[in-house]
Amino acid sequence: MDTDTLAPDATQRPLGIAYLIGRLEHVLGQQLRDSLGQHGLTASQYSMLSLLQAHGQLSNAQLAERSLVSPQAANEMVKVMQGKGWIEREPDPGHGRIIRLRLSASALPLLLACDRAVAQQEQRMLAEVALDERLQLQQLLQTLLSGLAH
Amino acid sequence: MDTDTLAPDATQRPLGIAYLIGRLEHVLGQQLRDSLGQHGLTASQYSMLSLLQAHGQLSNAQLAERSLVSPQAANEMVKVMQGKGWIEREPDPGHGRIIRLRLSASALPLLLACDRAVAQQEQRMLAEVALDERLQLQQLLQTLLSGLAH
DNA sequence: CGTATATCAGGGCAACTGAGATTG
DNA sequence: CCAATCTCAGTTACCCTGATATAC
Repeated sequence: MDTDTLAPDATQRPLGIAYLIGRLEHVLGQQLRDSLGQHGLTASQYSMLSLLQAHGQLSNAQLAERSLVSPQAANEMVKVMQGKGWIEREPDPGHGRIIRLRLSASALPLLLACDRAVAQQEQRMLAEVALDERLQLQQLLQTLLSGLAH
Repeated sequence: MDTDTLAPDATQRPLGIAYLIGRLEHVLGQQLRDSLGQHGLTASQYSMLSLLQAHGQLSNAQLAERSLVSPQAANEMVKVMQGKGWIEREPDPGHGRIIRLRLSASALPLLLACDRAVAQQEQRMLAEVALDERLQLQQLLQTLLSGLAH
């Protein structure tokens, strides 16, 4: 009632969907950090390794763009993960400045184990959601994402 | 096809909903930081001020719990916002240790302006989503959130 | 004494911008 | 000269744990 009298125009106040997304990411991220932490990697590291697995080989600039972070931030993380032996770097044969990044052999089983852990978390989160609703949810989230790109 | 042959058991690999939530929060958060930054506050500050507005009066411990952060982190942010004149503190008359926090008069118009900015962002994100789907989405997100609490 | 609250001190992770070197 | 890439350096935002003092 208070909010109605103060803001008769509903578009003046957030609906709460942005808030829900933030809160959801916060709680999910916390639990994900716990799960992934048991395997020794952070959420950002898992995300980057997944990208490298999906694309096979990427330059640091490409990796940064797909990760939505600056090249410097990506470079920093890559350095750490190279030190852990998860990422291998070799100069691009066709370009003297580009360095190709790829998963190391030892990173693959680790990544698969993390996939299982994340999948479990996801299933737990979706336990009360029917299969057709999951598809609908996925579609809605993608719609929101593309809506933000405009 | 590749993922199917590599992982016949679908529960071994994430569906991508957790990923979508993370990516969505990332992009949304970035744009929100831009919008809110023009008014001089960070996303966390906006979140805290909104909580204070909604509840009228909170102790630092209560604020921390509702914000899902440690009391120390909350305290730190409150100090900054008090310095900016957005938050007022007065000792609880019924308890010598508790300090009551509330919005200052100057914070209210600022908060309302930010509400408008966030609402606009939200509307833009939801532009392609029908009204009944928005309600469904809201319900689904809340279901996910409660699923994570188990 | 035990619990809750506030707060000081120290630190970590992940991102940023700016600046510079090298390649094409 | 210009654009892209990689990388060094410094900074910021945000959060944590541990320790301490005080109030009930």
